[in-house]
Amino acid sequence: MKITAIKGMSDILPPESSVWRGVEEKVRQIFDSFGFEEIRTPIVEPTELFVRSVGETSAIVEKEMYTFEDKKGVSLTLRPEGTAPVVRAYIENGLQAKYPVAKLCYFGPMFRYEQPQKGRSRQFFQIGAELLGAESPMADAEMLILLKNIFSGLGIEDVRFEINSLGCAVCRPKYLEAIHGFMKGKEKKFCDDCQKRAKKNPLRILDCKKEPCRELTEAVSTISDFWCEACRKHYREVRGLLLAGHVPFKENTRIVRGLDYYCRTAFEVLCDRLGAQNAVAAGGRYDGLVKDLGGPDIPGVGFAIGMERLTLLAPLIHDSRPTIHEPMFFALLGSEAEQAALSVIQELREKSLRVESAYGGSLKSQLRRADKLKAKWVVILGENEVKKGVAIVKNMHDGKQNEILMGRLVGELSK
RNA sequence: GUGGCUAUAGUGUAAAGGUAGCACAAGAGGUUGUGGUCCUCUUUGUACGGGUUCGAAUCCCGUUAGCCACCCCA
Repeated sequence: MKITAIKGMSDILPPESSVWRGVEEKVRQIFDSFGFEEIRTPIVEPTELFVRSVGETSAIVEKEMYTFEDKKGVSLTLRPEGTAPVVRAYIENGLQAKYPVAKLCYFGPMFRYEQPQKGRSRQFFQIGAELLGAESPMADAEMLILLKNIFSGLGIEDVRFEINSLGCAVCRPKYLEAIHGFMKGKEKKFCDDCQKRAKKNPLRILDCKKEPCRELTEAVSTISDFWCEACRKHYREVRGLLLAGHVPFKENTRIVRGLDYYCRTAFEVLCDRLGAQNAVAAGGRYDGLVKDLGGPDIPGVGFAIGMERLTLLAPLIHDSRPTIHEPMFFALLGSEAEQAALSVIQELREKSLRVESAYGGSLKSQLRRADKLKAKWVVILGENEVKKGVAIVKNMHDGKQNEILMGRLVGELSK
């Protein structure tokens, strides 16, 4: 009985981990350019945090959370998303007093108990960004521009941006009422799922993929008919800024978010290469959330990118640190040679050079190893060399080799 | 949670109820201590548990996992 990873949670091994690192490095550079700083929050939070923010009737809270009791009987939950913990930390640490506008980003695992498939696992990684304290459409637009920079920075050109406005606490209720009114008397014509949605999350009906439901909802007035003047203006300005910022987008009045806290701007970044799970990033504005969680009345806007999906789209990105290429290799024969080499190896590594060696084996096998590691320089040290106080330095590209005094080795190799 | 497809060395693939094989990868060696090409050798496998059968990788059932779709979402 071997022990295996649990369903929906996978290991990220080399060389794939190199893609992850390359992607993360690139994204961090771009975050830097926008002034976002990293926040690291715990992976476990009180269950109530997600119930109150994501929403009791959301699919996440209803059936997807990893919830358990600790030894004192307190209900804890493995975070299913990143925004609520960041907002909790923002309030708890009084960041509104420290930053007029807080720009925070995070990288880390999220957990949802779902049926795994490609691009969807139970532990999955997200890269997220939250901008707190700005109500201006400029904030919404910058988040989308930031996303655009990330995708183009990674060489991903075949994504499309879709945006919508979900209205606010003033105008959205009126729209929900209109949907209910529209459905009245013809509930039976909708699919089972939509009949459930009518009660829990009416907006989702617009998102149904079944043809009969789509046809029925063609006749529903779109949310744009219900926007209040403030929402209308906000949305118009966001679109104007996106045009100015060269973010190509498509308006899609059927975009709905699965989390209750969103209002006004909602957006998704989609790609056809991902199959059914075609969203690689999504986000929106959440102006009431900070207040709902017990903080001051501060607006926010944010997004999350699915790391697994992102690496699926950018498989050619790799860790680009120069030191990992062309390592030096020390072929050591016998324990005396190992002892003699150690301080030289240490000095070279202190200069951030990559130094490899085998852990035993014949000279032949050690050189084979050096070749596989693509080492350019190999230092050969055996009994004869130790006695003479020299080392053989071999250039693997042209096969030439020279004897170098041990004392001059570091200088020669770090040239 | 629902439905469908799949499961053979590390990877990719053969074996149509009768000896589990091939390629690549990995490791050792090819006369004292010199890599790549080449040659030889070696390691590693029928996901797990039952059943049918003289005999199962192959047929059946269950479990697990992966994939595809629904649901949902990143």
